[in-house]
Amino acid sequence: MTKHDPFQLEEFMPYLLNRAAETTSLEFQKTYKETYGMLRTEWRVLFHLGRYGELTAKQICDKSDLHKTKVSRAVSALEAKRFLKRTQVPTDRRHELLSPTKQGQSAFAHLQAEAVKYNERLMSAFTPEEQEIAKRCMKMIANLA
Amino acid sequence: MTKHDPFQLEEFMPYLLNRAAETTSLEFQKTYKETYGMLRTEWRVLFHLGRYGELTAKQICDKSDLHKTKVSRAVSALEAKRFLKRTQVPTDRRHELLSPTKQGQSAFAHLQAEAVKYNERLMSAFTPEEQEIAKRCMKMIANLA
DNA sequence: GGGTATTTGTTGCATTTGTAACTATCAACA
DNA sequence: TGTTGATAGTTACAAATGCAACAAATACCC
Repeated sequence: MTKHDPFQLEEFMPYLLNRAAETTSLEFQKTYKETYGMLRTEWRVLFHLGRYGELTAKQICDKSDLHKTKVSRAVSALEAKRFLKRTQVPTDRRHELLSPTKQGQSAFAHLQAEAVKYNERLMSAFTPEEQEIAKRCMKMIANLA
Repeated sequence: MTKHDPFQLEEFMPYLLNRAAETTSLEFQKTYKETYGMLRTEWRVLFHLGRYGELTAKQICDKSDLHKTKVSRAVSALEAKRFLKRTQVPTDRRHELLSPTKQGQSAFAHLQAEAVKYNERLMSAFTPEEQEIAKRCMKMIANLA
C-alpha cells in the first residue's frame, strides 16, 4: 500500500457485502426469532417451502445453496416445532417430500409480509433504477443470474 | 402469497446480500486460508492493522464491527502465528497497541494485492456507474455512509 | 441377478461462534 | 482517600457450524 494507492477497505466488495448482509440479517432476525423461535437457517428453509410448496431436502439444498447438513438439521427443528411435515415417496424411499403444515403456512404468510415490509423500508432510500442495479449486481455476484 | 403477487426470494435483499457475501467470501478465502492458514476474522483483523497501522483491539472492534471476543481470539491467533505483536501502553495498561510484524506486513501486502485483483475481476462485469451505485447501496445498508 | 457406484440424508466430532460472566485498570467525585 | 462506575480485554460454557464418515436406497452395467 502506497500513499498514492491506499486500498480502501470500503472498496472491497466482499467486505461491503458481508457488512451489509450481516446488518440486514440481524435486523430481520428479530422478526422470526422472537415470534417463532426460528434460527436463520430454519427461516430460509421455511421460506423455500412457502415459496415453492413441496420440496425434497435435496431441492432445498440446490435452491438455497445451503449445505445438506444444515438443511437436515433445520428440517428436524422445523418438524419438531410443527412447521413442516414429511411425506414418504413410494417410488424412491431415499428422499421424502417436505411441506409446510397449517402452522408453517401461517408463519410463512406472516413472515413473508414482514419481509416485504422490511424490504420496502430498506430499499426506500434508493431510486427504482438504483434498486434494480443493486439487485442485478447481487444476483450476478451470487451466480443467480 | 397470491398468484398475482408472488414474493420472489430473489427480490429479498437480506437473502441476496447473504448469497453474494457468502459467494465472494468463500472464493477469496482460498487466498488467505491456503497460503497463511488464516480464518476470516483473522484476515479482517490483519486487514485493519495493515490498512490503519497501529490499533488497539477496541479500535478494531469499532472499525470492523466485529465483537470484542472475536477480535480477542483473532489477535491471539495472529500473535501465535507471528503476524502481529502487542505493545504495552504505559499510560493506560488496560489496552495494548497491536501492530503487524514484518511477516504480518508482508502477508498484508500480498493479500491486499490479491484483494485488489479479485475485486477488479469481480466488478469487471459492471459499468463504472453500476459499480458506484452498488457500493453506495452496500455502504448505506451497512450504515457505513 | 449380482456386484459396484451414486444419490439422499443423518450422525459424530472437532472447530467456530455468541452470550455472559469475569479480571484488571482507570475515571469520577464526594 | 476511597468508593462507585466505566472501560478493555479474556475466558467459560453452550449453541451452531463444517467436514467426514456413515447408512440406506437406487442406478448402472456386466
